[in-house]
Amino acid sequence: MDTELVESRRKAILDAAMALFDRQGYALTTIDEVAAAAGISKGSIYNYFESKQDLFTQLFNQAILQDEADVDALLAGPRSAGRKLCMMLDYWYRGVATDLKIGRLTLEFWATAARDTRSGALAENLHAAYGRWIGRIGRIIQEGLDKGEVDRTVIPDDHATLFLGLIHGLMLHAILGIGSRVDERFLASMKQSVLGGLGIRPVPDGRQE
Amino acid sequence: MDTELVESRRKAILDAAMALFDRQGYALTTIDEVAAAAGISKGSIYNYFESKQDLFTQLFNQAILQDEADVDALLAGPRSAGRKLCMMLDYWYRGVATDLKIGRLTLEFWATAARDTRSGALAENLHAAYGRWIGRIGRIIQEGLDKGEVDRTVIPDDHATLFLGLIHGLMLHAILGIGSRVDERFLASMKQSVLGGLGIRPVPDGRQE
Amino acid sequence: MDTELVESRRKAILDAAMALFDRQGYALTTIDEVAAAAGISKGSIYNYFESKQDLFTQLFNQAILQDEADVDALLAGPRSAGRKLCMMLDYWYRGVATDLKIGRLTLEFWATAARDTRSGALAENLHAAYGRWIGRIGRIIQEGLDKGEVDRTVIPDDHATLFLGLIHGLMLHAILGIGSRVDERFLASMKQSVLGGLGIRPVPDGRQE
Amino acid sequence: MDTELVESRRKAILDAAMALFDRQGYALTTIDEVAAAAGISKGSIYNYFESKQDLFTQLFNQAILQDEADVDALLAGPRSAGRKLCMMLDYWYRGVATDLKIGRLTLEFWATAARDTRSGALAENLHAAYGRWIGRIGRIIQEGLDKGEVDRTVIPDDHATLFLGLIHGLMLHAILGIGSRVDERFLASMKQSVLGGLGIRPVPDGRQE
DNA sequence: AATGAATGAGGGTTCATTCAT
DNA sequence: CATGAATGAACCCTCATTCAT
Repeated sequence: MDTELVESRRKAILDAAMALFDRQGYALTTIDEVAAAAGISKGSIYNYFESKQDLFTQLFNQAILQDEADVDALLAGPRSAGRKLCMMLDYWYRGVATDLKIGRLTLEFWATAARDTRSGALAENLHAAYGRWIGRIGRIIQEGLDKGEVDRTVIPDDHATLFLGLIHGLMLHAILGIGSRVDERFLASMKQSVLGGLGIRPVPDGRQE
Repeated sequence: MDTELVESRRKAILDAAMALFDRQGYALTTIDEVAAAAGISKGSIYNYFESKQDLFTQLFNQAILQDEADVDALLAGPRSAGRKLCMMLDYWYRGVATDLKIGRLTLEFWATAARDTRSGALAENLHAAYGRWIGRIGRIIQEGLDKGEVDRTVIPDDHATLFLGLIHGLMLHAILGIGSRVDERFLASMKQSVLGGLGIRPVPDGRQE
Repeated sequence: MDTELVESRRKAILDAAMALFDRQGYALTTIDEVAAAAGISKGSIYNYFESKQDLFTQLFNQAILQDEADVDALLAGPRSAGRKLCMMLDYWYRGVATDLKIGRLTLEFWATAARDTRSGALAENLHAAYGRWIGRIGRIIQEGLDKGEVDRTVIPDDHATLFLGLIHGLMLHAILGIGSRVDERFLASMKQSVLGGLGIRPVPDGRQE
Repeated sequence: MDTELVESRRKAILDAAMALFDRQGYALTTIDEVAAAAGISKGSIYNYFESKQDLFTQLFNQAILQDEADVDALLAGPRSAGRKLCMMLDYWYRGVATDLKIGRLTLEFWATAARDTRSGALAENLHAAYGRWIGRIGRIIQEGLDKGEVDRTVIPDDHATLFLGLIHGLMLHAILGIGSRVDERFLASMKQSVLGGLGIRPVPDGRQE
């Protein structure tokens, strides 16, 4: 089928654009560069994407959905709330540490979304996605509450928002090279802080469920 | 002397630029627009700033220094570590809530700095400033440790980084309109989380020192 | 292939630029004007030339090479040194008289090259080209010396330089409209002067070989 | 009197402009630079000169008149035509060799005059001045003719034009750094060529009158 | 579908000139 | 007259998008 060829081209363009937007930012990346990196002609890009902005938006969607699928798979089994949250921290922390690309591109998404605020596909998708994340985290906290694992005064939705905020803030710091130690000790401090904030006592790694 | 006049013009330009960069982002804001908004001619901008980039950088410096001065004044007196940290949370939370401009502009700084990474005045200033913040917060946590207020296993530098990360993450969320409740309840959850993470027991507001 | 089309466009641009640089000078000619005169859009110019400066330099190279090829063809056969030099005088004198464009453009080259002195492609090309001219003329004088046609005290290289200097000086005068008679009598005086300077006795035109 | 102060300021501006136009060319020199080099404010320039163009023109006039006065003084006494022409060659050759400034500035004049062709004060002044030079040289040749020193077939006006052309061509070469030997041997070749062109036999330097 | 030349609006910056002080 | 900030027209170049082949 031609669909396969079309898809492989689409992917080549998205991959090239991801690398370039990440390295140079959206504004400084030209369609020519994307085309060259994708091994395709400039005009052809417009057979796959309506505009530069559209390419950017689709890139965002792809990245978001990948992350969500990954984490959902990771958290599939039954585990304590604390354990699940720690696994999420691990996922992001290591992801950012090993593949800063996604991080910098994310910052581009944020900056762009902040401009269209509340309009344009980008901002909408971003709100939806982060809403789903807060829901996902909130449900974990609720489970912890139900099992008496979490301090009973905790409000799941608030703390889920705080959790996501911390993740995003640290991702930002990683991108900007601030407080730059990326090591196990810092990861441990991070877990201590998050669990402490929820009234969960930290436990030896991997031993809680 | 004309210093006053010069300063007032400089300020007019900075104010105009702040509003525009905030609303549209750096790349989409033109010097013409800044000039028009500042009520002067385009050419005059270049009597006060060397380039668009220079204008942006000076704007950043001004914003950073203002925040630092404000918080230093706020925390002048002797207070418990927990109290001080809560005051900082209040300062930022309300600041962002009432003046989103600074927030969105900050996101522009971040995105721009991420591109120059580790080069250009912007990135340098940003590193220096955030390094100072982490130092400032770390010292407060150390005080808490010294007084036995903070859990003795806490590593001040790590938790200072986490604290600043949380602040930045929530600022980002505010800018993006995510988890958007800006109210006292959320602020209380925030304090609970931060203090819990440090092993400090929350206390009735304003009653702790 | 499209090479032909590309070349015809390139030529259209070069021709338009030649006319404009000649009439107005380099600094006062805008890319918009060149584009309009060439019947293409402004942006297209940059598909054929890297910059305004590059366009100028290529124009120079083209003009130089054309002149050299013309004269080499002209002087191909065996002739006396005096005859060859007179043919060169004819070539230039009539060329300048009929096509002042090249002359004025040349003055632009000179002025521009004098600024970059000894740097930039323009100055280098100009040095190389004029060096070749002096070599070419010097060789003719040497032939004359070998045949006893030229006064034996003549130093070929010096007199070649003087010959080229005279050509350039008169070209300059033609451009500036000085001593403006462009006629056979002046041409005859010119030959008398040049040949006399070399110790060659003038002969009836076309009768010497 | 204030006239003196005014004149000294005028001169300071002219001197500064001469140096800068010479070094960078007319187009690349800014009024700011001239003002700074003259130790005066930018606005003040316009109290002494109507415009940048006017400043340039006056500079030209000053330079031209100086040259003419110098040479007239030099040639005052009674001497043979050949001797006088050699003295003029000496004057220019050494002048250009020791003070290239004037040379490069002259090239600027030429290029600018070629643009205004036949209009504007600059072109007019240039025509007048070079007309006077040709007249001056032509008269010397006529004297040589009258005394039987010069070949009787020589047409004074034509050869005066050729003489000036040679001077200008060599000045141009000096500016452009072409055929760059600036020494006594070349000067001798030059005299040989010029005198030979007029049918005057070269004589031991300084021994002819 | 693919190509890549053509398009042209738009942006940052410069600089001669003016003018209020 | 001196000053230097203000002005704004003008210019080179970029680049997303179109379209003929």
